[in-house]
Amino acid sequence: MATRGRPRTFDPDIALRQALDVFWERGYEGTSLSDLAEAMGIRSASIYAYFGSKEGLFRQVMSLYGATAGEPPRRALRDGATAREAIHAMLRATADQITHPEHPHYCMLILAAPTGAVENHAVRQFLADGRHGMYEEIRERLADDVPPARLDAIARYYTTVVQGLSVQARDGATRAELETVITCAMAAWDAL
Amino acid sequence: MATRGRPRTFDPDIALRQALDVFWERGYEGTSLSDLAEAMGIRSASIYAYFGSKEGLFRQVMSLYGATAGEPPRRALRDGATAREAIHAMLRATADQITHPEHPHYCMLILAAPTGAVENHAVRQFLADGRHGMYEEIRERLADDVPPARLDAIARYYTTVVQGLSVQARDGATRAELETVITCAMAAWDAL
DNA sequence: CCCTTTGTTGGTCGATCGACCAACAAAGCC
DNA sequence: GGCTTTGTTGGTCGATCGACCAACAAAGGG
Repeated sequence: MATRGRPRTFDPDIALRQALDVFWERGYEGTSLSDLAEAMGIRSASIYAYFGSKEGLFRQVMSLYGATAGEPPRRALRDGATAREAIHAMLRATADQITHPEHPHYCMLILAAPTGAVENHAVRQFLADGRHGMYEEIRERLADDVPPARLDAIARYYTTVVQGLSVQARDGATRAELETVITCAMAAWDAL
Repeated sequence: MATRGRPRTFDPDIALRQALDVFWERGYEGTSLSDLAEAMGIRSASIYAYFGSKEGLFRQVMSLYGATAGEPPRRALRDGATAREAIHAMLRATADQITHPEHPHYCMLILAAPTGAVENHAVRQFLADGRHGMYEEIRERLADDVPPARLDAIARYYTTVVQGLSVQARDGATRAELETVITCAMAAWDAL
């Protein structure tokens, strides 16, 4: 258990945050190991020694991403008093996140690697699994409050809205513009 | 005007369609020149001689894409008797396209290059411009039929839905599942 | 104080990237 | 039938990709 051997000169948590910044800016395939090594302040050999590989590092980055940027929308969905309020708050928390001035304006889970070279299929599948998890969280929150016959449709609909919002933010839409979209999306709730 | 010099051995239209297939499958950065040369049945030097560069080829590919895959939703938007019908038909035509069994299940304009390396910024901007054009076409179709105060919001909302549908299709959603999303999205229309 | 353990440094690996060139081939023009 | 024009072939360019290794450095254990 004791700290044998030469101590690490970098802080893994800090390095992971720095890697997140780079991946967030350029996506998975758009980020090279030299980009990462430079941003993290270490050599690529240290990345391999501690994180395993580019893909291994990315998976840990996405874990950090889910625990930080992903948490507010998840909490909003969980804490909403009614199902309607939960969805509304989740959409607004999402809009807050993807227009945050200190970060790139999109959700990594959705746009960090939707397409790409054949050899990176596993990364795309990993992100697709995360998106499916998003759908399931929404579906579970609504399970007790909407008619079972419409549960899948409504859950998928609001998942679709979240994903569309990410593209909108990527294209420069402001927080206020996303709010108008959310207003339209919530109008559908009242009609269902 | 006359055909001087050695005649071309490949048909540019056919080669462009073959390039479209490859770019569609792997996105912009995920496709290499050797991928393209192999699929088009020519050497990379011929690509440079006729299409200029990888980016030049991609722009011509997107022009073909817009004129083929992009046309049905555009026509549906144009030909709808009422604004509501036009939007509804456009969404359904989009769903038809992005679940077409012979093509990858997503819209290239939206997901072929949302993120990537710094040096390909021009390509991303090119696609972002195309997405903005999509928004403007929707907005123009609605201009005479919805209250001016809500025109921007509703146009942006349905643009958002289209973009979300593309992510859904990419993740394996079926045509029937997309139809349920469209039903929800159209419910918002009646409430506005 | 040496030995083991762990981490970093600097370099290198084969492969591939987008881009392009010189040499050759095939047509029309005069 | 040369000459010009155009397109293709085969090869190569420097750069970079992800991955990894041998040598060295810094700690604790005995």
